[in-house]
Amino acid sequence: MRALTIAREFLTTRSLIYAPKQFSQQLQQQRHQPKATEETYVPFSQLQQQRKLLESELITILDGCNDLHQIKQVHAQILYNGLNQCCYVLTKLIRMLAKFNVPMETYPRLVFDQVRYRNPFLWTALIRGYLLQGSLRDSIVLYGSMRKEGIDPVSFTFSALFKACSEVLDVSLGRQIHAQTILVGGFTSDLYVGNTLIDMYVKCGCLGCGRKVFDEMPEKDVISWTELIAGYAKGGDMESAAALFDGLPLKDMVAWTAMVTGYAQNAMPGKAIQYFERMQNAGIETDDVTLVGVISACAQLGAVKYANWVCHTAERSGFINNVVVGSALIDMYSKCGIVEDAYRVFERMKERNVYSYSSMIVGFAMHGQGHAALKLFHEMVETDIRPNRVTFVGVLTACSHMGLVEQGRQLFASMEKCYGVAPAADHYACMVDLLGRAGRLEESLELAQTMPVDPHAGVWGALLGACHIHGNPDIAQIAASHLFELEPDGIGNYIVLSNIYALAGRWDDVSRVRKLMKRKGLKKNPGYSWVEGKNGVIHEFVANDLTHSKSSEIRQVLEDILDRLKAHGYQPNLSCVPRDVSDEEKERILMTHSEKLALAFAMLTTSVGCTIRIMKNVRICEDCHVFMCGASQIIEREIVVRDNMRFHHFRDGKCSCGNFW
DNA sequence: CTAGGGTTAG
Repeated sequence: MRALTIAREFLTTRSLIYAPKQFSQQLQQQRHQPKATEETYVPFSQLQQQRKLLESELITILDGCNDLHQIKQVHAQILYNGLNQCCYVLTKLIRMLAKFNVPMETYPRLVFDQVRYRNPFLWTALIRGYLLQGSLRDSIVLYGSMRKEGIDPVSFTFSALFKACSEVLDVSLGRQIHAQTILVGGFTSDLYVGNTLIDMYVKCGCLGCGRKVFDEMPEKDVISWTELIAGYAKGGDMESAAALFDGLPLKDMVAWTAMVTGYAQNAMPGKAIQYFERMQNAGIETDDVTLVGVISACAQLGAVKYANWVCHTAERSGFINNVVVGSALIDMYSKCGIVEDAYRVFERMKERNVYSYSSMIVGFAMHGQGHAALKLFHEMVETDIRPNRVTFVGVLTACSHMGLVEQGRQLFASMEKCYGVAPAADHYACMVDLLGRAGRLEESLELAQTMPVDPHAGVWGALLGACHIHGNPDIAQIAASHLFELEPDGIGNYIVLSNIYALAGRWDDVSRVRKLMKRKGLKKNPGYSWVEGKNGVIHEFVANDLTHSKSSEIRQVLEDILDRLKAHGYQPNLSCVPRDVSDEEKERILMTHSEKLALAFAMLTTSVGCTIRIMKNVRICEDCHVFMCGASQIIEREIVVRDNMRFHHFRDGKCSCGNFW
């Protein structure tokens, strides 16, 4: 008891003596209340705490400012609260002013000059601001005056400068400061400085330099490792990333995630999922960022089983409410062929952004639901979310698939005028595609030849594809000649051109293209079809592949469907075989196309009534398209086929693509 | 103060 009383007395005395001026008024009031009880009395430690709270509150508000006006208001509050000498808050103020591109020489400089005792952080904020605004000389002069005033640079000075360099991607400037660091003495051995330095080199694409800093650092932490791992992953070098990861003594969640997303970004979805499972087995937690990596991997795999698994994981963890996770899920379900589930995710999202809308619009377009895509676009522009270039690629392809030429034209014209999105080559490709598919090949060609942006392979490819649909070998030749220049090794272009010639019966030209391919050493990549069998096992089929264990049953099923289809008036489309062989042989070849084998296999192995999903790596041929339409009616099942990147939903004898593909 | 994230075309 006695000890407690003494302690209380001590505290009371101290607080009266050491109270700062700003609070004298408050303390005066306390002095004139000699009978202050414990409830009305505010000790100094608490005042200090209040001040700290106020400071951090102001910093949070500053952080959330969206424009200069808001910042100015907070500045007024800072002055009102007597914090015009508080380096901590003013540092944040200057950083925000720099972020909103207020010229350093004006407002921020004024704030800085009014502070009497400036700490290195305040200096750094100003120097960094000048750097970000491209005034290298001013920032160096300032650095000099800072040293003259006897302020030693802290490690933060350098890490802030490196961060500024990585933000403006100026690696030569970064190198100069790196040299400075070494001159001043040993700051690169500081963990923070070293890490920011690595990050700068990595972000600027100088992986070698980053590695050198890493190797020379006397002390590294998991952040140093992860920066480099992510750098290798971004550069597409997963082998180096994996080698580094293996040597990492303490692997945390972020490091694991870097590997998962690295594999996902480099088109190795299987590896990504494998790492995710290893990560879970190691007892590492996962968060929203990890999930996004796995979801993107599942989208690439296109396997429904994995898609549902990862969606449940997201639901269980609660991260399903994260916008990025939601948008990734939309994309995944679209790419797995279940656009309904994609829309379900979209509907349930609490927050949406341009990615969510674009992914959903692209998803609808991919599945031939062009009207749904356009409707969603119109809903989107009613919100304050602005469409971007990807959104327009989505709506334009939607128009193209529905044959909505006029609507597409209007949207294209509105891009820049109403939404400030300048049409890029991609958008011209969409327009060339739109006109070409609609049969307006001359207009399409003219657009490709006169467009103000340099046409890329996508533009000529769209035209070539349109020539294939409408059988125009002359315009095809023009498109192909551009493509052969832009993509000399693009095997698909040679094949499409030769198919167009075959369709027109120009067999001499066909063999000319074939010889060209041979001379270039290009080989046709075979068309595959995949079906997810029981327990999520993926079965692969190639045309004319009779090695499958159920081959004879598959043939039996196909013959059965063929007979019933023929009874309904189906005729095999022999022009789909671009070879100069007999009609019987053509008919036989048609029946061994991989998607037909896959269909028969799926009928043998899946239960009646459930949707059959087939994934392909090349475009579905016209005969298979008609065949699938008929088959969906005869077997009374929905058949979903993904060719290259588009989905066909065959139901009751009709396809969702409306024969526009 | 430092590390890992999503949408696009033939």
